[in-house]
Amino acid sequence: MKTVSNTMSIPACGGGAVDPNIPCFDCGVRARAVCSSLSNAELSDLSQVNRHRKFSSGDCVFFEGDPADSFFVVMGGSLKLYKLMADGRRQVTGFLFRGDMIGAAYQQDADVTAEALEDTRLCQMPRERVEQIADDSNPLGRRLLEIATKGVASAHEQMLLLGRKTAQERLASFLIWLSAKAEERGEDRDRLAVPMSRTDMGDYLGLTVETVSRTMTKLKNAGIISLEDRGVIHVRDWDRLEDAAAI
Amino acid sequence: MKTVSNTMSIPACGGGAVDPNIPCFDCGVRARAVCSSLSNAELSDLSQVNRHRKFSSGDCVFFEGDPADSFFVVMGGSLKLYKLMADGRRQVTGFLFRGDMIGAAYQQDADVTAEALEDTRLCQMPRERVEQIADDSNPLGRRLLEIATKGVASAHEQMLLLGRKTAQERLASFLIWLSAKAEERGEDRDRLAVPMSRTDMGDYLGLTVETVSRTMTKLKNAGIISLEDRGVIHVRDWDRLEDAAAI
DNA sequence: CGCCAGCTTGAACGAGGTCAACGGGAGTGG
DNA sequence: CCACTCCCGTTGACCTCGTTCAAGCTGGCG
Repeated sequence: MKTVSNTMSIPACGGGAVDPNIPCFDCGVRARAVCSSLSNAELSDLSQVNRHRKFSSGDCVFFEGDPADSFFVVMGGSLKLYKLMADGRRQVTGFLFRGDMIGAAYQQDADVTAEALEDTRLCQMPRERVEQIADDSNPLGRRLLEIATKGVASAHEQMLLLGRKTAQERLASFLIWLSAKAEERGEDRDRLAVPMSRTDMGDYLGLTVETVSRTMTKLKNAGIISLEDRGVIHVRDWDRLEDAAAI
Repeated sequence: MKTVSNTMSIPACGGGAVDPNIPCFDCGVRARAVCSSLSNAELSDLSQVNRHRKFSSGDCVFFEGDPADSFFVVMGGSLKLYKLMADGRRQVTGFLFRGDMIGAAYQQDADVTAEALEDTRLCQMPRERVEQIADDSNPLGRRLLEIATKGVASAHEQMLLLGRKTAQERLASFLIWLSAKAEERGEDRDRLAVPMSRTDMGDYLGLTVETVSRTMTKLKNAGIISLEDRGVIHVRDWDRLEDAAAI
């Protein structure tokens, strides 16, 4: 986990170089992101104050406890969100991909740390400005509420996984979730891009690295998945993967 | 878990007798609940369409998968929310008390089952009407977003508990959370009202009844808590309880 | 009084954790 | 170009915490 010095005016965010500002209208993730619910006027308003930033693997976008001054939209790459205990135990609370949003409305301080898993581009917006627009325009407020609602529901799903599922069920559920996210972005769900390490998976699934590795091997030996290139998991038998997840 | 027949016009909710409608202005939980962010006009508007309903221990307010047509505010009593797996494994995702809200905006179907832990009074509002008011009035929309945001953050906290904490840390964290909730409602935090069973606690904490019981006994033998009346836990040593929670 | 549900306690077991070793690929420096 | 290191993933052996199975205990209720 590298920390990078702050080079720009938007406060409380480590690292990330500032790119020349690109108007939002051309934005590749606009259709998938929160921004889809903004009018052209609001969009051009926001494009006056947003910033594009780049992060490398291991860079932290912000830390748990930092003042939550910004919203971010992932334009490319991926992030993990996590909480740490005093003795170093870690819980990854989520992974984010292209089109996903980070940052919660009306939250004083960040409740998690956000760290890049690979080269990642983010679109940063001042929280205050976004909230102003949400106040003035129903669609954005609705959209934020919708996203938060989905966040709660998927957190409940994750609680079920952490509280009641076996190691194999956890890993299988995770792979299914990952593939659904990939499909959302229009990517291949069979040859699954896996930007996170085994340790990250373990910290997400409430397991150790060793257990993740062993369980992965079991799924591989059962012919359900195969591990070819590094960072890619090939799903070979969806039916049995779903059985293994105990859906 | 008893199911009760539907006796009223608001659809998709089992059980609960309808009380004569009481105007919201006199409502005892108004100040603590979402409704605090409503103008008088909106409040009187809402009081035309809301319903007060009573549930007994074990009654289900709604089931996972039911269409989510209503918001509820807890006027008295308490509820548990949970998800079930096909084979009966259960994960309790939350407990709700006086002043708390159930029901998410812009959610098609309920993602959890809600069941009363004791005699419980709820104020039921049509989701559509609440969303209309939220669209027209910033304060309510903001408030809903704020509540959803808090829900996400506390879900993250619970993920850390489920994924990384020991049995003792889980139970101690739970008691501290429970006491904070009691304090919020102006109740005694030392003599803690505990309306849920050991099984419910286990299903919330990702443990079995037996482990909850054993861990409770350990805390008791250590002099950190004492168990007097049924349904009441007396916290005797806050410092050591916090140590046990590994905050 | 007897029944039943919820709580506790004991004993044995096992899923996953811990500790340790090893292998391979990427990056680095000579 | 090779040697070296470091990190990541894998595998094995052992152990532990919490589960499972089983038995009693208690209090509320018909």
